Amino acid sequence: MAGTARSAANAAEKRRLILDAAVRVFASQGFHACRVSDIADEAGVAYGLVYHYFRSKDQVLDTLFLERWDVMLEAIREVDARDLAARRKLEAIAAFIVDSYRHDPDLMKVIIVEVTRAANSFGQTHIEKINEAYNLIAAVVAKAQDAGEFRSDISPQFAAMAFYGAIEQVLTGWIFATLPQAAGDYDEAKRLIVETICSGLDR
Amino acid sequence: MAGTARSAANAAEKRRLILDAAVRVFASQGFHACRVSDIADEAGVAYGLVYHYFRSKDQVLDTLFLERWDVMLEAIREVDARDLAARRKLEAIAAFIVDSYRHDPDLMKVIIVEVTRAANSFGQTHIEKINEAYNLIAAVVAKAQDAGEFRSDISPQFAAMAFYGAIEQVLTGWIFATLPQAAGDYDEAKRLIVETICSGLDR
Amino acid sequence: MAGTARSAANAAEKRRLILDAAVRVFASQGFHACRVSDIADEAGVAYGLVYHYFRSKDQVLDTLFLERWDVMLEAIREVDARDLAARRKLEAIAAFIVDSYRHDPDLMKVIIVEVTRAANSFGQTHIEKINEAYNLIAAVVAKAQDAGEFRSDISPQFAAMAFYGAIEQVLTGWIFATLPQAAGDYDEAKRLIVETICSGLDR
Amino acid sequence: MAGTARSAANAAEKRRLILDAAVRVFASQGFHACRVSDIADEAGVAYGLVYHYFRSKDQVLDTLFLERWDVMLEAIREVDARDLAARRKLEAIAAFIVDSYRHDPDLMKVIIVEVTRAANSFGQTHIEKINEAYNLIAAVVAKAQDAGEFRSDISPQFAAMAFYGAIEQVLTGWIFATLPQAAGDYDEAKRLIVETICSGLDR
DNA sequence: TATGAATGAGTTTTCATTCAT
DNA sequence: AATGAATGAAAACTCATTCAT
Repeated sequence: MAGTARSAANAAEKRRLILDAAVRVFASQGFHACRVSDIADEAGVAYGLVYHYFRSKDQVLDTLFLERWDVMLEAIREVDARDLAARRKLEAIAAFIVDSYRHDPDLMKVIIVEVTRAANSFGQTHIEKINEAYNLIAAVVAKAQDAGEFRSDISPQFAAMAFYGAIEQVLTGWIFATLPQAAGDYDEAKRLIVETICSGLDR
Repeated sequence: MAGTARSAANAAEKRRLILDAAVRVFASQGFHACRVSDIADEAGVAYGLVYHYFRSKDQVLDTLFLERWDVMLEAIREVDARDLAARRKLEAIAAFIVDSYRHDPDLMKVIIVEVTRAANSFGQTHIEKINEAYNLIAAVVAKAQDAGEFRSDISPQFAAMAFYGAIEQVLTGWIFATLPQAAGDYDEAKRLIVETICSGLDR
Repeated sequence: MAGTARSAANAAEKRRLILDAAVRVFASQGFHACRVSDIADEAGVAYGLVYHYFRSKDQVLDTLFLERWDVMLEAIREVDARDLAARRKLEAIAAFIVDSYRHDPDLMKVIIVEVTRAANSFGQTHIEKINEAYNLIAAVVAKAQDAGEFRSDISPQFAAMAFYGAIEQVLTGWIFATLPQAAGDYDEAKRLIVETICSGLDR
Repeated sequence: MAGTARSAANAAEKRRLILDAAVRVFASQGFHACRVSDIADEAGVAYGLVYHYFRSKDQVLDTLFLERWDVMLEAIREVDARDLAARRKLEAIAAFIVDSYRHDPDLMKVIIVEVTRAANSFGQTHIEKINEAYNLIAAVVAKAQDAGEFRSDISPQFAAMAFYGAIEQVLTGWIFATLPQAAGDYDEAKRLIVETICSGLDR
């Protein structure tokens, strides 16, 4: 039935409306500080509807994280599949993450600030998902080492942590307004992260 | 009076007892998930006593953070004051932070997971304090650039973020058991962090 | 129209489907503990449909109770109208109630546990209906006393309560698995209830 | 310390205050219909205090039931230990239960009306406790059968159910005002219950 | 008839904090 | 200094019920 199809469309839209509202609310108030009714108010729906679509407030955060994280994992896999120099791959990954932030800073803020903490409280559910990303990056490094592109005396796991840590810290700097965010700063950041990690600070 | 002195000593000990218990409880349950009475139970005192020594639950966390962070700031300042090559300074800073973790992993976990990454939830309370550390590191880099030790096309602020981000990510890896923590891994990490950031991954 | 007749038949069937599902759900979860959607799920319909046939969750229970209780009242009246010795009448009444349980234990469980014993929670809604049964039984006793079949120093009201109480307690014993429910136990129970109440335990 | 002893006394008193208030509230509104705040209001305390002394609303009901039921079990055991004819024992048991009702009708109402239903919802916790009572009564009957006081063709378990069912139904009659409750009615009831169950209705 | 999205009143429960002792 | 009884604000969550389709 058309009616049913239309309803299903509306239902999906409402769910999305709630998720998008949650991003804004989590970003501005923090996950713990906000109430479910704040999300509902922001979305313009009754708060009961949040529970119609999600089992709990936690699950709203989970959903946001998993949605975005899966997109990122896919992007990293896609980059790794391309026939590129390792350095170009790292550039593409850094670019993807920086662009994700540029495109939706609130969402990235929520994922970085709230999910790490939640990972601690809610058990290990997300940790494995997060590790997948590190492992994918580590695989890029490992292949580069085998190919002689990267030095072999730094473990791929470790290199992945340094690379990802540098990116995340830059985003954190933007989130807390510690680093400047002018027009060219995003592209500059992409370049500098890779330059630092690959070539080092030494002269 | 001796009696008073003894009481004062006991009072300071009780306060410390509560702070140490809080570290363990915050680390295992998370700040938000735990109750004040959990801290008191862990310390073996009545929960009313927590309020004798601290204004609020927040203030317990604040105290833990500030105590430790000030020690770290002092350590960085002290390192910077020494007559060392920039690379040695960064090594000393990395060593200090890694050793802090080795000495009291719970405390570092609390500081990273509950304060550093969550700073916006607490308003902007600690952001300036946190920035002080970045600025001190940036100053080390800036001087190294002036002295021709480090290349000048990467801003000191940015370099500081990459450096600190790499360290924090390694600690996070240990905290969530993503990275191995065997006997030699701590010293290895100190070396590799600086090696990666200063010399880069390139061959 | 045949279509209309068919629809009406379907409607009545759906209503019955819901009532039967409600019996199972009320029996296994209890009236308060279950949700309207549990009934709908059990019936295999959308929960909105429950509200098409019934004004409220309460009314579903009311309907179940009244349906069955009216059948019982009618049965008691019919027994009383027969030309039988009082003892035979009580036997027939006990048999009817025991057979009701044997035929649909869930329904009797719901009526006893959720309505008969809980009548005050529903205001005094069903108390008069319930009393009708006691009064009909009391009338049987009163007539037997007038006819010299039963002793006259026990009030008919009181005798009715003892008789009905014994039956209900036996059902309760079955409901909570306190009394055995093997093949012959139902017929044995019918006999023993009347034997106990009419002839007593004395030797 | 005297202060501590006094506090403990007050604490126990407050707990009792809450339990007594709960009896009145459960009796007048029913367990499900009342709110925890109704109990607290009735007791004149903040509702948080209810949770200071009890884990949940359920546990308040549990406590009331177990307190009273244990007293009854003890009373039955004590009666059974006496050197009395079986009929006298049953009289003493009936008298104890009727007097319990006379002394605190609200409490007995709660136990009879709410606990049976709760036994259904909350699991089997109370059922065993309730069965203990039946078993003690059955033991009285069994011994009487062995001694030749009671006929042996009615199982003790069954006799116990009839006896207890008759008593409970009389209380239910009082609770729902189906049976008269004038001055002499309580003592009359004690006598009639035993007379009916032991000697029967037959002339 | 039938569906299930949408609503929001209502309730339990938690827990930081206060304060009398 | 130390205790823990007492408070009540606050929030998550439930679920009966309505209603557009």
